[in-house]
Formats: sequence, structure tokens, C-alpha cells
Amino acid sequence: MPEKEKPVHPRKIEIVDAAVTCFLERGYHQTGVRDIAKQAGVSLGNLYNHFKGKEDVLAFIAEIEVKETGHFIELLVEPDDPLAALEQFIYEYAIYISHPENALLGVEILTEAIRNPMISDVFGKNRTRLVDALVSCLNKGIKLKVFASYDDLSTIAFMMLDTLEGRGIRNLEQSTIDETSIRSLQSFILNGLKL
Amino acid sequence: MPEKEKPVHPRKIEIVDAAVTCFLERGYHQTGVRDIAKQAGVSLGNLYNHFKGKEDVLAFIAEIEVKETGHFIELLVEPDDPLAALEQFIYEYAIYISHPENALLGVEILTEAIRNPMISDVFGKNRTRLVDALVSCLNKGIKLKVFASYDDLSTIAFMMLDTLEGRGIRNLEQSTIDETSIRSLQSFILNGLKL
DNA sequence: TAAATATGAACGAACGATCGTTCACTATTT
DNA sequence: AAATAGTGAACGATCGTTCGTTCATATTTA
Repeated sequence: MPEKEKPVHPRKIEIVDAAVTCFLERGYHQTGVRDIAKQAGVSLGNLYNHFKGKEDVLAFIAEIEVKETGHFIELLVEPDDPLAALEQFIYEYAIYISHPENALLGVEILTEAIRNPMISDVFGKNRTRLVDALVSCLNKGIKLKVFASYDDLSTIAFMMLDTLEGRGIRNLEQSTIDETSIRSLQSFILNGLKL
Repeated sequence: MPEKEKPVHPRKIEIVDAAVTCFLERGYHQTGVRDIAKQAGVSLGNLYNHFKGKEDVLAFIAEIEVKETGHFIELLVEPDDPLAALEQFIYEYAIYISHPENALLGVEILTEAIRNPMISDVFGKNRTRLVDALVSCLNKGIKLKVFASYDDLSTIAFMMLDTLEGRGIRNLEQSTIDETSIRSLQSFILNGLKL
């Protein structure tokens, strides 16, 4: 029985949504528990009926992010065409991370993970999954002789993620998605992998 | 008279050093003004004789970081050999950002800059200078026909910085500098610029 | 030179606000 | 009646900042 999937109390989801809004607006540490409760239209005490504390709310958000990145992993594992898969991943992940909520929440979780083991656990595990998937895609490409061989594939994988996510953070102010800069990023990375 | 360079009160420097220590240990928002004062061996009130407030301390730190990156800009502007200059920049910046204090302070300043205009000013100006220098180096390389031509050079420049800095953040826990991963990063980037 | 004055570094108590959390309690549902 | 959901006052701690004060040194005046 790998699936527990016990239904989440709707109020809990409302609180999480409110927390996301607050964290995006003011950041994790600048947001008070009262802010979250008020934003959710819920009493302060009731928030503690659904979460152990403020930290628990952030951990829950981090877990949601994990689920959302599952799609990208599916793209990358055991692809028939590694080049096409990587191309698609870069493009779709760039779009995903272009949404301010994803980019900003990512930084918020990352910085908290630096010093908070509980958050680091959730965040790090997901990051590892994504890197492993990227590496396996690269490996398959190398085996099929469509990618150049590199000693340190995980460094290349991390590089792609850093690049895409850094771009997301930088484009926070502008709401429009700059397709051309995504394309040039894509071609640069793929060019580096050429034989 | 472009140079003011009025000497900074030694106590002010002590306080900044203490603040850096605290910000690294606990992060900006988790650090209290009392923590800084105590770490500096200075009274709470005296701290306010040297700084307008907590925010002012961080801004001062950001300005110091700006001065430290001046060296990298010199490497990149008007190079005789753009390829060698870029090679050297990547290597040296990777080393620089491998020091936890630089990597961590960078994130701390970056995340604060997202919502704090005063910090964003200092940080953003410096980032622009660095990117401009990188772009000018790339441009010269293209003109000299040692680099492949790209439409969006600043995107490539940002990509390099994101990559190098992301690597710095990720290697926070391990104190040793992984030379080989720097080299593979270097060769990947330069490979992407090959004609 | 001696006295008077101005300077500014250093101090820590105190302020009001806010922090995360707890808890006694009421209302609703099963 | 038992369990669950919801409330907001209250707690102790800590936040960034302000303030009145002390005191050693430097500058000015007599």
C-alpha cells in the first residue's frame, strides 16, 4: 500500500494558500503567524489545530513543490530521445520557474533550508531526485552518442538548474516571459553538449 | 576630487565584522541588533552611533562586497586575449564564491534585495557592472572570432554567474574546494562558446 | 598655563510593538 | 455524549529603536 493519500482538510489548504501569499509578499521570516491567519480568514488558534507551527507550514509548502516537480522527472527518465527530452525539459522548466510564485518560493525555501534541517530534508531530497533524473538523461545521451562525454555529469546537471532558476529570480519584476532568452539559454546548453 | 576615502572608524569595522559573523551564522532576519553588539563587544547604544540601524549595517556590507568584485571586472574589460581572460575569470570567481562567507553573504544580500530597495540599489548596481564586463569580454571574443556569436550575450553572462554562484551555495557544507568540478564547469562553458 | 567648554564615543535601561505558542473556552458535527 | 473545529485573550520572549547619561579627550577661552 504505497498510496496513503488521506484527504487534506480543506481549511488546511486555505491556510497554506494564505501562507504562500504572505511568504511571497513579505518573505518567510518577515511573515507572522497572525498574518497568515488573517489572510486565510481563520483564527490564530485554529491555525495551530492544523499545523504544529509556522515551520510546519513551510515544510508543507515544500512538499507541495516536490509533487509539482514530479512532472519534470518523468520527462527525463528513460527517454527515447535524450536530446529532445532535454530540450523539452529546459524549455518547460524555464517556463515553470518564470512564474514568480515558483521562483520566489524556491529561494525562500532554499535559504531557509541552509540553516533549517527540517526544511533541508524535504528540499534536498527533491533536488537530488531532479539531478539524478537529469544525469540519467545525460548518460543515456552519451551512450547513444548524441551528447559529448563529461567526467562530472552532476555538475553539468546542477549547472542547468542553477541557470534556469537564477533566470527565474532575476526576471521577478517583469511579469512577461521572455521566450527569446529561454531559447538562447537552451541553445547554449545544448551547444555545450554537442559532440 | 573623485576620491573621498575618509577613514572609517575602527569600531565601525569591528561592528561590521561582527555583523558578518552573525549573518552567516543565523541569517539577516534571524540576527538581532543585540547579537551584533554583543559579538562586537560593543554596547547596543554605541552601535547606533555608527549605524543608522540594522538595515544600514547590511548596506555597508553590501558595499564592501562591491569593492571586492572590482578585481574581477578588471580581468574582463579590454582583454588582450578574451578566451584566456574568461578562463581566468571563471576559475577565480569559482574560487572566490567557494568561500562560504562570500557565497552565504551573497544569498543573504540577494534575498534581502528582492524586497528591500535600499539593498537592491547597491546589489543591483554591482551586478550590472559585472555583467557588462562579461558582455564586453564576450563581444571582443566574437569580434576576434574566437567565440561563437550569440544574440543574447547578457543571458549568457548571467548564466555564468548563476552557475558559479549556485555552485558556491551548494558546496556550503564542504569546506574543501573541488577543483575538478570547477574545471569541468569551465570546460563546459567554454565549450559552449566554441565556434 | 589653567580653567571652561565642546565633542562624541560608550553605555544600558526603557519603549512600544510584535513574535510564536499555549490554553481555556465555545460551537459544531457525528 | 464524545470528538472535532474554531475562537481570541494571554504569555513570556525578543524585536529595532530611542533616550538620558557618563566620561575621557580635544578645543577654546581667560
